[in-house]
Amino acid sequence: MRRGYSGRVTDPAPRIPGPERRALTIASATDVFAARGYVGASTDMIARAAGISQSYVVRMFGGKEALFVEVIRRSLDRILEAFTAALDDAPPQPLTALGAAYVSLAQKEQVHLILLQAFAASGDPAVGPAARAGFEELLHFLLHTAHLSADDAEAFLARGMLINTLMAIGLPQGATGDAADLVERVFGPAAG
Amino acid sequence: MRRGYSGRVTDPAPRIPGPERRALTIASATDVFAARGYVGASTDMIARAAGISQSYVVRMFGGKEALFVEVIRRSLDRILEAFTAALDDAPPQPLTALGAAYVSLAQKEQVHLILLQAFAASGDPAVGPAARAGFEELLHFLLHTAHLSADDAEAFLARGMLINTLMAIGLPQGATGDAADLVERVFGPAAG
DNA sequence: GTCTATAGGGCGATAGAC
DNA sequence: GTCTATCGCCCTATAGAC
Repeated sequence: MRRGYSGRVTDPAPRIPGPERRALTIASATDVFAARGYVGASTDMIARAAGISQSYVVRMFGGKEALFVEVIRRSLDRILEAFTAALDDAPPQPLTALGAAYVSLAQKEQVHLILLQAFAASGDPAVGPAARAGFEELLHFLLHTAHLSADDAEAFLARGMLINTLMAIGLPQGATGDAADLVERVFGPAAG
Repeated sequence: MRRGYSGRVTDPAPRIPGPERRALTIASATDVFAARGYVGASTDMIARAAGISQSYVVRMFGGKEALFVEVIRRSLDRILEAFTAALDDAPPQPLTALGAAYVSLAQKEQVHLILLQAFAASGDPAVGPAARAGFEELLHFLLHTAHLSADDAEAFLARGMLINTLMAIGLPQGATGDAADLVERVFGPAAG
């Protein structure tokens, strides 16, 4: 008990429309999972970030596992949206346009880190299938929607995984020497 | 208590020379960390895999964090050894030789998974610096020992990160369609 | 829809014996 | 060197009130 009487003093959580609260919680979860990984993130950290109770997080999504799968799903959707928009804008050089789109996602989203954490947590019985399906969905898009050659698709994915890694180890912040050169090559002169 | 008297029945752990036991424990830890990740692996799982007690694992290395850093170090050494050998064998096409060496490491070692797990756990104050230093050491080797161009080094690292990812999601086992084609392109016709 | 309380289990690390 | 025992913490999920 926190108070001497039973009256309501603070709002128990501002009444936010259901779907919006859900989206907000997924966004908070994305930040926490990106920073701490699937196992390292706790439902309590996510709850605090979202301003709700730990048990409510579990109730709303059915468990931590299901929540992470939703986070993966949303990150993948963000990527595919950005890719689709990039293809619409610059049809002649799809490879360049997609690469630029993936890099610029890093400025506002945590999608790279979520992908890496999903791959790292593939040993989990629910995360593994989601991670694998996500990867295959991306591959399918590159081959059959962006119409990349097998060569280009492979090189694009490889470069994407390098970007994920560089983001994870924080190389874009404070690298010097050879590492700084690599960061500039991958992220462009604006990075750092 | 497991027995009615205090006599010794089973060896409490076969007397193995110190350094050898240490190496054996690092090998067991490598398997467990590769499969479960840094946070997901417990010192007790590692202890069981090594046939010793949980507390002894902690004592021997000073803690789970220090043990993982040693595992990362050993994996990196394995990679650099393999790369050095590959360069000695085939000086004319270093890029091809190094690529083949990295792929064939997958048959006996867990180095790819350990690298990925180290990158994923970079938020940890001891793991992060080790992961970053390992990556930079690899980059330095490619540029200044293998004498790759900046372009080649970037493409090689990117391909390496793709290999790590494919291993993590288990794509080489049981892929079909586009995914199987990608696996064959990356790992060669012998994979699956 | 949302909370508090708590059950129930696992974890890393330490103490201390041999 | 190596073990057993155990402490204190944190974690997910559930129960139950409002």
